[in-house]
Order: sequence, then structure tokens, then C-alpha cells
Amino acid sequence: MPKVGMKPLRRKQLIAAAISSIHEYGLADATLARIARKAGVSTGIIHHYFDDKNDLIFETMRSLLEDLRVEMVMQLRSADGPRERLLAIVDASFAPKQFSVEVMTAWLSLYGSALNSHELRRIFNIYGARLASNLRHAFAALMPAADARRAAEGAAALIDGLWLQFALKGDLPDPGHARRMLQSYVDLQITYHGARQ
Amino acid sequence: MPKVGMKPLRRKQLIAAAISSIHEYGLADATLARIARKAGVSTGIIHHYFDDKNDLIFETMRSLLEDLRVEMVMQLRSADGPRERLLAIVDASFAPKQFSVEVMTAWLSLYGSALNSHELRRIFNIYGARLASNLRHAFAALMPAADARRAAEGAAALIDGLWLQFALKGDLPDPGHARRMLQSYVDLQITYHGARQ
Amino acid sequence: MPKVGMKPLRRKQLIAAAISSIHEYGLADATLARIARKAGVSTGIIHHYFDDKNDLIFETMRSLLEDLRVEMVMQLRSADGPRERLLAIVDASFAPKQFSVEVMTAWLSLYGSALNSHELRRIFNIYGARLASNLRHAFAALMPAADARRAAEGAAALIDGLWLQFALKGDLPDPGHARRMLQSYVDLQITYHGARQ
Amino acid sequence: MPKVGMKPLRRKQLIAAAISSIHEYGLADATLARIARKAGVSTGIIHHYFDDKNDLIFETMRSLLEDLRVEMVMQLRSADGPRERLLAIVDASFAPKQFSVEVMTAWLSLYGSALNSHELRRIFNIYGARLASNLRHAFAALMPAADARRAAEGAAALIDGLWLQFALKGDLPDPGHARRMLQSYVDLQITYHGARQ
DNA sequence: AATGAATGAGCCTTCATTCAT
DNA sequence: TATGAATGAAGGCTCATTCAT
Repeated sequence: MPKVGMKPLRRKQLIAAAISSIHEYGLADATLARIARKAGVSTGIIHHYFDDKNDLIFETMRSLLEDLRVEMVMQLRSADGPRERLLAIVDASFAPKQFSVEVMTAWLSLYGSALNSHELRRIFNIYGARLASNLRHAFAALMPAADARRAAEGAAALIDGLWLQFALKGDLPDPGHARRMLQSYVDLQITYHGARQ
Repeated sequence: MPKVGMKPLRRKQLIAAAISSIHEYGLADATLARIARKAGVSTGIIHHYFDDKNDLIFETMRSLLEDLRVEMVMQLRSADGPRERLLAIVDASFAPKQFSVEVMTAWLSLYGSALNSHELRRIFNIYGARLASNLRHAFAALMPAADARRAAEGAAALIDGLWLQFALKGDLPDPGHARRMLQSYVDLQITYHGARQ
Repeated sequence: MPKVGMKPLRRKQLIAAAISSIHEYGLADATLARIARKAGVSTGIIHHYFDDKNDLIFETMRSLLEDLRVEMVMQLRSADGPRERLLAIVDASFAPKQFSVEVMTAWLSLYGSALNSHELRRIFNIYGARLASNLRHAFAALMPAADARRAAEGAAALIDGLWLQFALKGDLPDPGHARRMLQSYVDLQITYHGARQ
Repeated sequence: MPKVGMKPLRRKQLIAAAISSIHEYGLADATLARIARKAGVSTGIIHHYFDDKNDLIFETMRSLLEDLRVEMVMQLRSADGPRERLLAIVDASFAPKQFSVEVMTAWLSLYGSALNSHELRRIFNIYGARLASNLRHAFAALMPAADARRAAEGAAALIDGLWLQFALKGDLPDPGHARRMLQSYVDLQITYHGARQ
């Protein structure tokens, strides 16, 4: 008797196993057999829930991006004022759920393969555009548009750069450190460019 | 009688073909057959010059890092004063030779697989440490050590982040833009923290 | 739902195909592709049932030795008295199942490669020790221990030597001939050394 | 300037390297590259002195058989009387030059592949026939033809069998032991069948 | 005569995908 | 739904053989 609503559950379960396998074996060695074993299911079943391996990987990335989007919406909801909004964006980027070793590994691995996949690159760029837009709007409330754009670009680059360094270092990341770096950057921008407004 | 000095030439040739193949097909699909074809040689010959595929990939990465190191040494040689040294480091990171689409693609692809390769991660971290050290020393000539350390971290993150964004965007990058971003960051740090020195 | 008990059947089937391929092409040219074709299966399936080619070859040898052991146990069960036991050992060594051209070819081919394989050599020596022990005990019931030991050695060498000659000759072997040779040797030993007991 | 008479020397040198490589790596892994390295020459040169690898292996076997033939001729030359001739044959078979670990390994390895090579099998059978003939003639001087034939067969089988056991055991062989085994067999045959002559 | 770089066929092995159950 | 046995294409790698020097 098939359980109703199993489909989304199975998909989540398999996506989680994919993330975990990418972390443990690397993207190249995250075979369907390993992902299935980690999810506690058979190899064949994956093709009932995903078109093929590419689809699973793509949906895995989409899931990561969606998690990040939800996190950002939540953080922004409780943020009051432009500066708080900027810090909320930072907090979302380094929130515990996104900032686990497993997730970062998956993310970075997928970056690499996104370069040769239009689909992956597309959703990555959507995320990038959204991040840039959020930052820009927040900065725009504090300084001229041109400065805000540059500040937003810098902030986005800082977020990505810090995140990349953490991912490569591999040790337990300290989100607080990233937060302080960004906070300092934001305040410096406000102090400098905001003063002239 | 074998031509003297063919070995390093062949290795360079194969490494170039590897970089180009990674760009064209992605790391996962950069097969030895494709790399060989692109280099205009037979498949088997690769194993005369490299232990195996892993070795070729590793040496490819080493070659990229070495190019960057040489570039940085050169740029620093003609730099006068701390601020110029900082900008020289930036210029090296975004020099034309490093900043081609092919090279960036290879770099990002290899980042992903470095997460599961001690050897790759090791040489990446050497590069990271050298970059950080160079930046730190330059900043230290302009501000207190603690501030210099933070400024260096920020600059390194900015470089990596900008570079990552360029890589993902995929269109022809404008090194000048990156240079200006960093220049602005450096000057802000000097203005703000250097003032108190 | 997988058929229960398929695994040992498939393994037997593949081992039989391996023996047959070794006979037809020689050990060096008994490729997995040929073995698979002979078994009527695909290449890949071999790795579901054996670790790798080495494992298949090893298990093939083990199977041959096991068949021989079973044969010997059976023959000894129906043997009454020391002389009959000796002849039973001979009969087991030259029993039809062991004494086919295919089996002999496989055996001799594997002897050659056993010289460079600890695992193969180990199980061969176990077989040799068991044969020697059986012969020694049987002879010991008929003559002094020192004579029995020598007689057993000679009988073992005769068995191996005859068997080797048959294998190399390649035509259909006559087990009866070997049996008579051994019988004559055994009786001569009994007559000569047994008389002094 | 090509040295006159280098050809037979190079061939001997390469054959020696082949025997040694077969011992060290096994026939399957005795590649031309390894054989060449062991002989201290380049890979390509082998094809100046042998048609191909098969030819080298074949000539290697022929060389081993020729050594044995020469040894046997020498031993028989200094043998006086039928019993001494029989022991001379045995001595030749277990002479130090033939009875080294390297030579035995090569011999056994080649037995295996002889099963699928008409040429190899042919020269092996020539050796077998010669051995049998020598033994038969010597025994025939001591007993009726029918008994002599059987005694010769037994002696040949004993030689091969003992030799096989030594080869498989792999430790340092004691030719004296084999000699005593054969001597005892010969004397028993003479005593028993010769008495009735 | 001699080298060893270069070739390319063929091997073992892995793995996404399919399919009978 | 779910299993995992089975397929077969493709990859990395080895190695006998050739060839320019």
C-alpha cells in the first residue's frame, strides 16, 4: 500500500543523502549506489523520483538555494532598518544550516560543475542576483545609488570570499568571525559614504 | 637520440591541453582521450610524462599556482611603498594570464575536487597562506598589527570573492573593475585605520 | 525480488566459464569479456559476484581443489584396508571429473601463476600437504615410518608426474594407465618394504 | 661501429633477462620493458634480435631445453653401464644449472602457456620423447622390453613429479634428495624385474 | 646498432540506467 | 512502490610494437 505523500519525503531523503555523499566522497565519486545506500534505499529507486543523476544533482542544488532563500526571508523579516537588514543578509549567508561543512562542500563542488551546465549556472546566477539586489537596496537607503552599488558588490564579494576560504580551510567555521568582518565593512561604508549623503 | 628538453615541453603542452579540456568539457568529462586529442598526441603518451590522471591534474593545478606566484613576484618587484605593494598583489591576482576564462574555469573546478584531495588542498592552502602573508606585511606598514591582520583578511576575501563572481558569470571579465574595488577597499582601510597610527 | 540462491549458481557458472576459457585461450588470454561471453552474461556482472579478475581466478582454483577434496573423501569412504586406501587416493586424483582436458589445462596454467601469488601458492600447498598426509598414513599401516614417508613421497611425485605428462600431451588421457602405474608402485613398495616389517 | 658477433651475445643476454624477469614478476608481468631494463638495454632493441615477444619467449624455452640436452649428453658421456646411465639421466635433470629457482620458475610458467602454443608444446614433447627414449634404452639393457617401457615411464614421471613439487615449494631444492628417490626406484625396478630376466 | 618517444589496441573496471520480479 | 541483478558504454591504464633520430 503506497503511502500518500511519500514522494516529497523520498526526494528530500535522497537529496540529503546526495549532499552527504558529495561531502564524504566528492562529487566525482558520489555514485548513485553510494547515495542510495546512504539513504537506505535501493539503487533503482532513484529513477522513480528523479529523471536521472543530473536531475538529482540539479535538484540538490536547488534545494540548497531554496534553503538559503527561506533563511534570508526569515532573517529579513525580523530586521529593522537598513543596517539591520544588511546584517540580516550576512546572518542568513552564514546561518548554521547553510554553514555546515557538508553543505559548504556540496556547494563548492557544484560551483565547479556549474561552469559546464547551463541549468546549474542559471540558478546560481539567480541567487547571485537576488543577493546583490538585497544588498543594493539596503545600502541605497544609506548612501547615493552609485556608492550603494559598489558597496553591495563589495559586500557580496566579501561574503563569497569568506565563505570560499572557510570551505577550503575545512576546519570548523566560525560564523561570528564572518559576521564581524562584514559588520566592519558595512559600518565603514556607512561612515564614509553615508556621511556625505 | 631523444631531443633534449622535450620532457618539460611535453608536460607544458599536456597541462595546457588539460586546462583547455577542463574548460571545454568540465573536470568530470575532461577524459585523457580528450586531453590527448587536444594536445595532438595519443592517449598512451600521457603516462610517459605523468604517473596517472590524478598526477596530471595535480601538476596542472601546481602549474597554475606557480604561474600566479611568478606573476606576484614580478609585480611586487616593481612596486614601491606599501600601498603600491598592495595594489601589486591585486594586479597579480587579476593579471591577464591568470584571468582568462579557461584558467578561471580550471581553478574553480579544481577547488571543488580539492575538498577531497589532501594533496590539492595542501597546495591551495600554501597559496592562500602566501597571499595572506603578503597582504598582512604590506598593511602592517600602514597600521597597527591587529588592524593590518583584519584588513589583510578582508582584502584576501575580496579578491577571492570577486574572482569567484567573475568565474561564475562567465562573460569576459574586466580586471580593471576588480582593481578599482580593491583599491577603494585598501584606501578606506588606510584612511580609517592608518589615521590612528 | 531476487531469486534466492542465485549467487552460488552464478558463481559456479562463471567459474565453469573461466575454466573453459583458460582451456580455450590460455590463462593469459582468458579475458573477462571472453569468460562472460562463454557464460552468456555481460562483462559487468562478473564484478557483482567476484571482487575482480584475480578473485575469480583464485576462486576458480579453490573450486578445483575443493572438487578434488570431495572426490578424495568419497573414494576413501568406500576403501577398506591400507592398500585400498592408497588406490582410492590414486583413483580420486585421476577421477573423470578432475581428469578432463579442461580441468587439467586450468590446473597447469594456474600452477605457473601460483609461483608469483602467495594466495594461490598457499592453497596449492594445502592440497599438497593433504595428499602427502593421506599417502603417508596409508603406507604407515604397511611398513616402518621412515619407509612409509619415502614411499608416500614417491607416490605423490608419481601422481603429479603422470598427471603433468598427460596434461602436456593433450590427448585424451587414460586414467586406467595411471592407475596401473601407481598400483604397481604401491605393490612394489609393499612387497619390498612391507616384507621387512 | 657494430661489433662482430654481437648478435648471439645479445640474444643470450636477453634470454637470461627474460628468465630472470619471469622469475621475478611472473610470465604475465614479464613485460618487454622489464626484460630490457634487466638486460640493461633499451626496449626497442629487442625487436632487432627477436621477431616479437612470442619469439623471445619461445627462444627462451628452447635455450632451457638445449641447456638440458647438453647437460644430459655430458652426463651420459661419463656414464658406464646401464645403471650408471640411468643415474646420469637423473643427475642431468637435477643438475645445478637446471635446478635453480629461476630456471624452474620459468619452466613451470612456460608449461602453462605451452598448452595453447603449438610451437612450445612441440619442443616440450621433443624433450619428453628424448627423456623417455634415453630411460627406455637404459632400462632395456636390464629387463624385458615391456617392463623397461613401464619402468621408463615411471622414472620419467618421478622426475617430473619431484621437479614439480620442488618448483611449487619454492624453497631451496636439494637435488640429492631427488637423486636418492630415483636411485631407489631404479634399483627396485632392477631388483624386481631384472631378476626375472 | 641502438635509443626511447610515440602509438593505439585491448584490457579491467566502474557506473548510470534498465527491467524482471 | 521497491528491489538489486543485469547490461553495456566508457574510462584509465598497460604494453607490444613502430619509428625518427
